[in-house]
Amino acid sequence: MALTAFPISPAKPLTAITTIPQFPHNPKTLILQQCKTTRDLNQVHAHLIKTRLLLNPTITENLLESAAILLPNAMDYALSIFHNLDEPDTLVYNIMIRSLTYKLSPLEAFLLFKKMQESSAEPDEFTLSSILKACSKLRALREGEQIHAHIVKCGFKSNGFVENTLIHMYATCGELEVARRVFDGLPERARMAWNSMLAGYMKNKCWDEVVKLFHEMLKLGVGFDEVTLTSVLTACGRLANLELGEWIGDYIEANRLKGNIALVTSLVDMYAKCGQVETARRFFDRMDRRDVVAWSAMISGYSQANRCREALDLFHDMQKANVDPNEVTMVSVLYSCAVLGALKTGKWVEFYIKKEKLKLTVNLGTALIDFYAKCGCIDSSIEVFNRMPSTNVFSWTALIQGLASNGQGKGALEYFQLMQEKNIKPNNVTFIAVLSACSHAGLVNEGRNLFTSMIKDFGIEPRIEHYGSMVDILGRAGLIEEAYQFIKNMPIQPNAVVWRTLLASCRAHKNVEIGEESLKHIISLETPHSGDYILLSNIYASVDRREDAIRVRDQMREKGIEKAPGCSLIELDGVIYEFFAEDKACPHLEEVYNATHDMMKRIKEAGYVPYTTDARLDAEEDEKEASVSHHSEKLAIAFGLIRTLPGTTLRISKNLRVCTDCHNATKMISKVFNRQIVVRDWNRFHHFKEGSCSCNDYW
DNA sequence: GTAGGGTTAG
Repeated sequence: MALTAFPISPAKPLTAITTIPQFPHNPKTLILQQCKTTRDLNQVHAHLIKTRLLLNPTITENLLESAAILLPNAMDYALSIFHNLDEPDTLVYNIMIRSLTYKLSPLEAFLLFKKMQESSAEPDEFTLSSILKACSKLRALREGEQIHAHIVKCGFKSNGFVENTLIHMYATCGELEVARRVFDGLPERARMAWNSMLAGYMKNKCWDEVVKLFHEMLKLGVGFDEVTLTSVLTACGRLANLELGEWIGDYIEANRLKGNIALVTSLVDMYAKCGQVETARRFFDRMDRRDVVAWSAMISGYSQANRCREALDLFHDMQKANVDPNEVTMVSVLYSCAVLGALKTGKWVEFYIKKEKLKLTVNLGTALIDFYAKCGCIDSSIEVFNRMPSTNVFSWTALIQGLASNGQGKGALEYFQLMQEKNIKPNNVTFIAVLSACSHAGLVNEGRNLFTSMIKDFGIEPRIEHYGSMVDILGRAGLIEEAYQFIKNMPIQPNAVVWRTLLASCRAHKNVEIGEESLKHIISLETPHSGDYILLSNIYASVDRREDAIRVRDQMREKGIEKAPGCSLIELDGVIYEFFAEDKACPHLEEVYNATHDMMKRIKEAGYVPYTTDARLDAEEDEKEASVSHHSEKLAIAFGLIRTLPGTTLRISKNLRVCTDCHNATKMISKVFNRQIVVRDWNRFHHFKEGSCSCNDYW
């Protein structure tokens, strides 16, 4: 092996490292243990050249290994040593292929392997397992199969490591059955092989198979280790298999395995996904070290349990603990911001992503699109979408859904068209999004055509949600009778949601008969919501059947169903304020009610007339007026008006549908106070501006 | 000299 000197600065004095007397006798220990930086390595290298020790191939290999594998950022150095070797042997190739696979690029590793095949160096079992790993990373099934053939031909098959990487490669490339065949064909299945097979099922989300294989391990008595348990716990979480999960949890406690951070993280994740967030939190709190994955798991646990405020609180704790969030953490954080309508926090997240150069992965991009859409900033959603390096059906669906709920039905359909031109196949959720676009935009014929096309052209079996969307499209457009017949002719049993949709249309179009029937159906299917009775009561009120209206409300009370209190949120300066209707315990009580009073006075002067038909029926007219003027939405808007500078857009999210009076009032407020007001109700957005609303009074 | 495991979206 011929060697060329690596450029070093001649002016630099040699450090003590290179003058250690025993250096020639134990070069390996010296280099591996003492070189902490590229600079150290550089000096050892210089010394080796000077003393001609580098002529010893073992020493060169050790040097290479230090640069390529042990030091974090010395790949260039390793490459330059490598390129100066005349005839690298198998060992040298192995070092390079392995380090390229992990550190630089599996593709480079593969190209080097090709070069190796043209050389005299013979691949051994180390080479083959490394290159199979590279194939996994590249999802290069074809190449992996070729290596497999080579392995069989050369008889490396009985090597445990090679077998494992083979299973791993097939599983990663989605060829689970082949992976299983390799696994089943092993003469001796070591625990490592079982773990690889489990990992394969995990990668392909075959959670049932993970549990099945684990039971088989128990039955055959092959034993298991911490890696096995980590996989099985993850599967238990996805399957909500608390029984097995708890069994493993007990095992972990009994065997003092709590120092294993990955294992405990999967335990935390399992408890959270099985709905036991408190238990998850207890384990999380008791961890003696928490890395970014542990924090992310707990944050996502809260967000999936619909405890988004706690998710954001924990995110703040994470920052206080100086653990840097990654792309995955931010997905859960953004989801929580979306649910809460926490625009400021979410915007900060995007700023952080840019500043810290986090990768805009498909998941993260999709979470951002959804977050902005759910905060009513659909332009920002589009901007994020356009910046994403790669998109998939999830990102397109999020965008289409966002456009639909923000009143841009036509835009949603345009993106749906564009998506198909880009050869991204819509799935059943995409169709829920486009159908809802048609419904929000009042596009009846488009909706009918899409529904047919979904079945005929895309082979997607309509689910209850698709039928529900069709009922919504027809009902909102006033085609109540057609919607009713549509439900009657459904091939699957309609659920309460479908009837509730029809009931809401009956309210909008004052159809008493079908409204009554809809409520009957809802009652026969599930415990009705307070809103169901209120809709029917309001239908009666709207056609002057006051007695009936009161009767329905009494019925509701008799059954012990309370009216869900209206609740509105507004985020000001990163703080979320919560208001309830007739709230007597809200923050800044007097200030809020005074502001509301002034606000109502000013819009009345501008011509607003209270709409009290839907208000409490037993009340006198002036009481009704007072009652509607204290709806949570009005309190939140009034508070927003006095707490922000003129011209600032107000963003409100609320738990119920916007009522007719609040809708009228907010239109007027937007004009009188010259503000844009964005209201997110339980299923869509209202962008109020200059006295009108993006929904065109159609919601 | 080699591996396998934990968190994420519509």
